[in-house]
Amino acid sequence: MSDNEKIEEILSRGVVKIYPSKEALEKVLRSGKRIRLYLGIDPSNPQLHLGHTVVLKKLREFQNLGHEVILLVGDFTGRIGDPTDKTSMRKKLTHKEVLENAKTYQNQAEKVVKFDGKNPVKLKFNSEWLDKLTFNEIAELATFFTVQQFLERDMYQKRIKEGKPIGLHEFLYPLMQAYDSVAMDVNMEIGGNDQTFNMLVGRELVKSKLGREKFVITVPLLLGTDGQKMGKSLGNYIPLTDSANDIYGKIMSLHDDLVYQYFELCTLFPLQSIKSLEKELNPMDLKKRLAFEIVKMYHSEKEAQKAQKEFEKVFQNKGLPSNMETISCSSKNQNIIDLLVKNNLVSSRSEAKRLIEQGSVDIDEQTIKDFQNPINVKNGSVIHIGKRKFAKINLIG
RNA sequence: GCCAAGAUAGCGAAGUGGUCAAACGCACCUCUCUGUAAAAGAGGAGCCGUAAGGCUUCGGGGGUUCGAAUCCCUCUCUUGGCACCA
Repeated sequence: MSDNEKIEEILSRGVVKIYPSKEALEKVLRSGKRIRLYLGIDPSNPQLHLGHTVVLKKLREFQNLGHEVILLVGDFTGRIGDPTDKTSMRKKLTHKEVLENAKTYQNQAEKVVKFDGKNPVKLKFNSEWLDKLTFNEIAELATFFTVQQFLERDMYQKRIKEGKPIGLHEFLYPLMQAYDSVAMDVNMEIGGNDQTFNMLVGRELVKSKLGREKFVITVPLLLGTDGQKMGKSLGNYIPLTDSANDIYGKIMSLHDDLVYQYFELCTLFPLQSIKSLEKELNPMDLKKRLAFEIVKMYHSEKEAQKAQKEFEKVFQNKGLPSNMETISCSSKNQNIIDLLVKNNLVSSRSEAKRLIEQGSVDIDEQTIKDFQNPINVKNGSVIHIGKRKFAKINLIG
C-alpha cells in the first residue's frame, strides 16, 4: 500500500468525522509534515474494553506513519468529572493512584500502540499545566467562549428541558480540555464521538490563542455485544483483561449484524477481505473468524486457536471443557443442594432449588430432577450447571 | 435561610393503608429450538424450609394501625425555585 492509500484508509475507516474537513487534513498529511496529535484518557477507570481500542487503533495508525503521538492522562480533569457521564461524581484520586492507573492503562494499551522502539507514544499528565493555572488565566480563557455556545450542546439542552441541573464546573471541563491542546501545542486530537464538543472547544481555543488549525478526528463508539450502547449497567462490553475463552465466547454472543462493524473497528483485517469473507461464510463462521482475530490481538494466535477449539468442544458439540474446577467430597451419597452450596457453585439454597427445578443441573449428563433424594457421585463425575458452569468431583476418603 | 418535589430491587420506573416479596422496561439466570454464550419462543428471579409456612426487604430512626413501600414525626441526602450575598 502506498502512503497515499494508507492515508486514505486512515481517514476513512473507523472515522465518523474530521474537522474542519477530511480534505484539509489529507493535504497536511500528504505534505509529509510530521504532526503532533493526542488522545485524552480518563485515569479513574483504567479498565480498558474493546470500545477503547477503536480510538487506540486510530492512534496506532498515525504512530505507524511516523507522527508524534501523545497519550494524555487526564489526572486533573478527572477530578472535575466529565459531564458526559454525570451520574458518577468521581472521587479524587491520589497522585499515586493516578500513576498506578496510568500504568494499568498502559499495560493494556500496549496491545494496540507502542510505548517503546522508535517513535514511541509519549505519556503526559495534564495536571502538569492545569495545576499551575491561576484564576486570572482561567477567567481569560473563559473570555473566548460564550454561555450560548456551551448551552447549545445537546446534553445541556436536554437537561434544561428536563429541569435537571447543570453544574457550573461542567462548563469548566471543556475549557480545561481545550487548554490541553494549547499547552501541548498539538495539531490534532482524536477521540470518541461523544467527545466531539470538548474537542471542538479545543479547536476554537487553539485558533484563538495560537492562531492556527487543530484538526479533530472523531471515531465511532463501538456498540455493545447486544447492539445497544455499551454501558456498565448493560454488561455488554468486553474487557481486554478477559481470558481468551471469555473474549471468544463474548464475541460469539455478538449480534449477527454487528460482525462487520467489529471487524472494521476492532481488527486490522483489510476491509476488502471482510467483504469477501462475508459472502463466503455463514454468519456463525464469520463470527468465529472475528472472535479468533480479536483473541489473537489481545492474547496470541496460539491462544486463539485454543479458545476456538474449546468453544467448539463445549458449546457446539456440548462437550466438557478441558479445564474445570475440582470440588472435593467425602461421600458417594450427597445431597445435591448441600454439595452445590458448600462448594460455592450457587449462591444460596433457594437458588440451587430453582436451578434444579428448571432442569439446569446435570451430573454426568443425567439431569437432576429432584433435590430431595441423595445423589450418587463417582470420582471424576462432572456437575454441569446451566450453560457455562462445570465442576469435577474428587472423591476422597 | 424559605418554599416545593423526591429517595423503591443491578439500572430506569410503577405502586399512595390489606389481594406487595413489590407491576413494567433493560440487564441477568434457566429451558426449548438452532448455525453460536446469536436470533426466536417459554419460564425464573430475597432468604430459610421437602412442604405447609416462616423471616428480612421499598433512604435512616421513631410512631399511628389488627395491618404500612403507602399515614404522621424526625433525621440524612438529592434536586428545583426564591431569598441573602452592604
